[in-house]
Amino acid sequence: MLHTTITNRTADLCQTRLARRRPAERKLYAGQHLFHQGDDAAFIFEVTKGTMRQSRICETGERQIIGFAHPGDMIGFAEDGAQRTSCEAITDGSVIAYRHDALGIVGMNPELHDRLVAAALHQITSLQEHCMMLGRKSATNKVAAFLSDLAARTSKHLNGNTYIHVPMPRCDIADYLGLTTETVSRGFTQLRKEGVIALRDAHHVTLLRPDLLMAA
Amino acid sequence: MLHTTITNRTADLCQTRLARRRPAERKLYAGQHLFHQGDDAAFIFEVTKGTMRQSRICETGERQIIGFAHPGDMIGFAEDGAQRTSCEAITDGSVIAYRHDALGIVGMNPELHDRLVAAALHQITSLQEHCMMLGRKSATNKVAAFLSDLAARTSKHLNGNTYIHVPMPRCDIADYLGLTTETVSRGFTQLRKEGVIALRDAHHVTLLRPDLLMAA
DNA sequence: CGGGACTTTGACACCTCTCAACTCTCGTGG
DNA sequence: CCACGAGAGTTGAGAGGTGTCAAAGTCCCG
Repeated sequence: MLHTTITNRTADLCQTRLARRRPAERKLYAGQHLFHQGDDAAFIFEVTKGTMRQSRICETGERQIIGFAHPGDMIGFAEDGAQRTSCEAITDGSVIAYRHDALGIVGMNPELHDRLVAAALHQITSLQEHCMMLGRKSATNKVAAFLSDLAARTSKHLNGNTYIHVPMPRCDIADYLGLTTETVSRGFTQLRKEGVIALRDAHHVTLLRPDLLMAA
Repeated sequence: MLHTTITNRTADLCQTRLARRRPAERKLYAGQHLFHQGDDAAFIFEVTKGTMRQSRICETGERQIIGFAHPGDMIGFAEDGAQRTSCEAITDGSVIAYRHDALGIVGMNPELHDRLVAAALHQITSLQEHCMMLGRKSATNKVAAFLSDLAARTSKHLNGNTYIHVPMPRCDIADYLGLTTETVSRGFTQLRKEGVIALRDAHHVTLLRPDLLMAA
């Protein structure tokens, strides 16, 4: 199994960190797993580069993407020491591993403890917002909300225009929004026809009317 | 505004608690608010009796119920000291208030700190499961999953049968599952016609085929 | 240049929402 | 004691949105 390989590798890195007294970065290549559903949850990871996807597979085989993680985000909060989700790199990237039990111990590193607690609370808030979106929005509005979030996190501004890089494939967006690939694609097309966005290709969006995007 | 009234009342109770060195219970009547979206988040509440609903209203007025809280559950985890959800009692009940900042301080009460951290992690897990359900299940399966969860939390067993009390109205279930009242009602009806459940009235369900309920 | 994965588009079916009518329960007042 | 109205729940008919299936188009990489 890949599980042990990964867990051991992160464990090694973390020991290095403790020895050096500074956090060690671990590099991830696109498509590589950070952890799997069911793994021991020894670490919480801070994303420093790239985009990760956190997903759950249910008994019937359906996948739901719980969230995308960008630089600055923390992933891997787990109950009872077992990961309930899988996490993979969408693009090349890197993470820093922190011991999961730092959540329970303030003494060693109070600043880290505070950051982890704040990140856990933030995760609760964003999951609540995700629930709101899954339950109460139309397909096009979901796509708009997704782009809006992405723009807030990772957009680039160039002579008045906002450019969004969409690193994940349509099927990931679909599993994130509770839709099908086709419906996501139709959502992009509709936003384009309405003049809200322009598409250079499937992964490069120009935001023409941010106001209309937010309104949806 | 009702906000200040409530916040002050819980604050009073909490001071009492600190004075006495034991947690004070606060009683809530059906329909009463525990906190509102936007309130200062000074406390985390442990439900000791009754059922609470935690909900969010978005700009367009739609309501999404984030979760129902039963005795033993903790509610009120908030980022940046502001509640992002409202919480109301569905039935008469009671709660214990803990200072929200106990999450950041181990020294005072390590056992409480551990319980709050564990509850926050548990909330993350259940929100993830909620997302999974909202995004990837049919209407009838959502109703079945809802009843299954409720049975696991609050069912009573009597001479071989499982009885579920459903305290909340259909519209609450609808806003929890991302459906309409009518569709929830049709879900109950279908489960009844399939012989999975029997309905004494809208709020009292007998579980005839737990196996079929889990399968959905 | 060619193959494969990903994306888009179209046609159609089906599920859920919307709107409406009806039932049931419960509390109120004549 | 019964009539009445309000609120919640159920049921039905029809419309609309999203999923399914199929095919064509696009991009990437060997």
